[in-house]
Amino acid sequence: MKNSNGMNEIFLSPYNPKDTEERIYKVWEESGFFNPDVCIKKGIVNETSPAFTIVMPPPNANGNLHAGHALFITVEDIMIRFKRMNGFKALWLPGADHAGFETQVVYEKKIEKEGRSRFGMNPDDLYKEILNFTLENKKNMEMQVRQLGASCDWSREKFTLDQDVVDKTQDTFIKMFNDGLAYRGKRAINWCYKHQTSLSEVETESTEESSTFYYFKYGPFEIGTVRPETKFGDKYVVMHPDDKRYAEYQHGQKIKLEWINGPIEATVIKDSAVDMEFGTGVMTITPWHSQVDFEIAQRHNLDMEQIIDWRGKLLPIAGEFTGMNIKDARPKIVEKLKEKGLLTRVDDKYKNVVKKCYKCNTVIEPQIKDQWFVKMTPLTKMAIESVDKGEIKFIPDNYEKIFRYWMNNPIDWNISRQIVWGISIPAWFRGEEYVASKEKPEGDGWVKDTDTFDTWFSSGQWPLMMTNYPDGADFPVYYPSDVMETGHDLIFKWVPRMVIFGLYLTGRAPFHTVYLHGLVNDAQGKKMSKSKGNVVNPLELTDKYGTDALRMALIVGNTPGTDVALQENKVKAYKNFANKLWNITRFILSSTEDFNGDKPSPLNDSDEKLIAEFNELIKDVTVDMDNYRFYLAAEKLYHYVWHTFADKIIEESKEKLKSQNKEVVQSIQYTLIHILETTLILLHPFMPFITEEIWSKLNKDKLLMVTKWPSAI
RNA sequence: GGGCGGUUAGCUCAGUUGGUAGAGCGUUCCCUUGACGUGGGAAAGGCCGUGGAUUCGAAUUCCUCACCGCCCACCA
Repeated sequence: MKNSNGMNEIFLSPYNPKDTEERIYKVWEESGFFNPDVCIKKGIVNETSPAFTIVMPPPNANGNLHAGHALFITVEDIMIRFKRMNGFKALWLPGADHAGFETQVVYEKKIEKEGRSRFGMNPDDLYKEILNFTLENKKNMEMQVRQLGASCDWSREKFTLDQDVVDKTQDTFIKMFNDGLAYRGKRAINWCYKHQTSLSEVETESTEESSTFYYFKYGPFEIGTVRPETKFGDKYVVMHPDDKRYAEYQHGQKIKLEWINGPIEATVIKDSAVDMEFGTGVMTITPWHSQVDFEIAQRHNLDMEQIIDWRGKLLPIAGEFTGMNIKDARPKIVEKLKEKGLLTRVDDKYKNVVKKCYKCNTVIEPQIKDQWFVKMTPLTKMAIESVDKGEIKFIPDNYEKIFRYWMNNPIDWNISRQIVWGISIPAWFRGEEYVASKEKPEGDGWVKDTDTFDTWFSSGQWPLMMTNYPDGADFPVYYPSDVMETGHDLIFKWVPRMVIFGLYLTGRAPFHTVYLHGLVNDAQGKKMSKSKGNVVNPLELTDKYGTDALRMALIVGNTPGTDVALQENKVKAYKNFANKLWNITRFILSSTEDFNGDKPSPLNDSDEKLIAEFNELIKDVTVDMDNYRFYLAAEKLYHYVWHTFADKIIEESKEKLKSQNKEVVQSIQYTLIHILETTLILLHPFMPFITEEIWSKLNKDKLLMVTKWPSAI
């Protein structure tokens, strides 16, 4: 701890993060220490040291980073830096997500503004355009991740459309097909008219709406519906087998009745899916456009007919209403039924749940379509067993319940998307035949599947891809990873799929700990949204106050799983803290210019006591870090540095430093330097830039980022 | 309809295993102290949502209710 060349001039002005951060990041990156292989080569860690791996949730390469990114980068960087300083082969694997449907939607909006449309475009051209757009954004995104101080290994970065990722994703699909886990089927799917693609359950949003509920006379029955426009093909009338009110009607019984476009013959179906309490206890079904009806129809092997086409217009079965869209047709159909005396009553205060496309809010139309599905039950069973065995822990632990709920109620997963931006599904069709294969099968007439995979199908395999499953050198060392740190909203979108694919392909869960952070809200705790105009750009804050300050503001007091309000005042407060640390250094450097660097033995009793108290802090903070309580560790460090180290120890040192007794002076000089240096180490995971910068002014031969974490003993 | 979370200082939030409460910002007063005014010192401000239970003792455990928020949901 030689300090012979006196105080550095740089400390004469306040800390300036802007001048520092870019320079420091460059030093780190050029050192190569983000890569554990380099750490091994340079003797920082041993080949045999334990690994600690985090797979970064790959940010979408279709825009700027938002506050949520800043939070996750901070949390993961804290974990990685802490482990790296504790002698682990710490590996943080960065990536970029092509984000299939999401990016396609962003791009479609962009070309819409230019007066173009993706429909009618050559798919290859569209793909190339989106690719260029994404690769441009990818660079921007990577730069922003650097700005936030992420010590991730860029040499191992992957893009979700890299050739090896595409190949392996397709291999997995083919394997699942051969194992009977992926199947082709005509099933009810969620159809978005605007985007002309099917969507999975997680890509739809259910909202409660007030609708008009119509009751119609249907032969001897009264039936109810909110969707009269689907009722043209209804020729089955369903009631509960135990409903005494309708005991006189037999299953299979035919009844002639007058309906929208004339007389029809309806068949009575008894099925316990009908709720006797609801409405009249009788309903007609439209299997092509309703999930429930579809299932009833399947059980009884009933006919199904499409009423509404893929653009939302009525098909010829609608007679005089053919070609009309749903909105226009509905009131006209009701009017006609009224004229025919079939409308019995109207309830306009009815509340029902409407499913919408989560991107464009278009009402989802259930349709029957040939798609690829993943059979979920065998997979979710493995996931539950894994959690039962304690192989996966959740932070906070109440998310285990949510995870289990999801796994216990699986719905077969539609993985086909009718969009170009994604990984192509390796399948071929010839009439009713189909084959899962990358190559065209033998024989003539085979047509390639034009659909792409749901993004979650490939990103679900991300921990495997990032560790180069199955035969890359990293795989045995860094798979399974350790912590999956992601937003709590991904507990059912992404986390279960990673678990499932990990277990399915390797028999091992891809991580042992799932750490979930909350949403970053605005200063009032309200959800950020473009329409509300309350979106905070994290990079503006780092510009203004420094990355370290933003990181502290995001961490202190932010418990896992809980949403955090991002207040500019708080960021400012931690900028002040950075400056405080800066000036502490300035004072200590100027007061120890004549210190020879040796530890006086023994130390002054009072200084010995200060160090003992400080050791307690080290212990506390280390325990908090080991238990993922970063919010507490950071606050304790803040409090100690400001209110103990600066306000008490340094204030009191001023007297001691004036002492004529050389031993007293040297003892406090040593103590001040010791506490300062160790504090820099402890603070480094939280405030990496300023701590590294100060460290570099203390004549250190090694970077702080690879300096050993202190032991309190 | 089901599930989860929250309810602590004016605001935004901490409080790890139960021992009568803390942070940041804000407010009031004082200090041109030679590290820092992006500072220092001091202060005001909380029956820790309601009602009950366990305990020597509960913000902290259990139950009830109320309110707020989020998520899920195939009652046509």
